[in-house]
Amino acid sequence: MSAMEHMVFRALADPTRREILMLLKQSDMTIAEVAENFQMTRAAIKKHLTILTDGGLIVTRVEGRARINALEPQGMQHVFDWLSYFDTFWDDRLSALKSAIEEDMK
Amino acid sequence: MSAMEHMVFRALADPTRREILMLLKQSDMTIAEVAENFQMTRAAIKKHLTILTDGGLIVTRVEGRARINALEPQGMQHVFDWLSYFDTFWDDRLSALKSAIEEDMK
DNA sequence: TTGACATGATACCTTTTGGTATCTCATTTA
DNA sequence: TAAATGAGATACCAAAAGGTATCATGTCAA
Repeated sequence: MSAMEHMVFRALADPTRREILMLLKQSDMTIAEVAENFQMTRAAIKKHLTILTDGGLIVTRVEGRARINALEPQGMQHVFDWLSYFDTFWDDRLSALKSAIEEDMK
Repeated sequence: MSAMEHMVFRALADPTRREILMLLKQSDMTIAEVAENFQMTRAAIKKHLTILTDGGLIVTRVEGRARINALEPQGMQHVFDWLSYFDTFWDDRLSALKSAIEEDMK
């Protein structure tokens, strides 16, 4: 049970953080821009962004005094790795995908 | 943001609960059997099992005085539903899966 | 340089969470 | 029936989580 695994599941546990990820999928944003979408202080949003960063789900780049937050494309890897243990039980979606790929390869 | 979505992500947030799921993948178990695998009281395990049930990840069937816990095959559906919003960021996972399948088919 | 602005950091508070201890209930089985 | 066993329920506690308020820091622009 890796530390990263723990951090990413923790990061996904909060509804606000999942919503932030959805927002960042649309476009990269500064903290202030993210905060505009919620009824809480910028400081609270900053905490959520830190946890998302710790979980490897987002990355931040600096442009002058702005810190721009963006999705980390590989961030979900630990989630997928863990979920893959349950392929035979739960992974209907991936199973379907797998079938489709096998079909493609014929 | 559905309630079930919240419950399932909450259920997955704890390392003990994720480990319980791994155990139950091997075989169905009573609470006492699950508890044997951890350094905590049966009551604590019971709480985790309740949260897993609330998240729709496991189901319990009664046999006499025993309550047998088992994985709920459809349990991860809400997780996959949510993750599907990030399809465009999934390329890596897809590639890995494709490689694995190709390996399998050799 | 000075003021405005975007962010970072810390202290503090309240609620939730993970855990134990303990008691009760239901079901076996001697 | 009596005793042992498996599990549920509740009260309680410490730690973690989510939030606010406040102050400090770095950067832009006049």
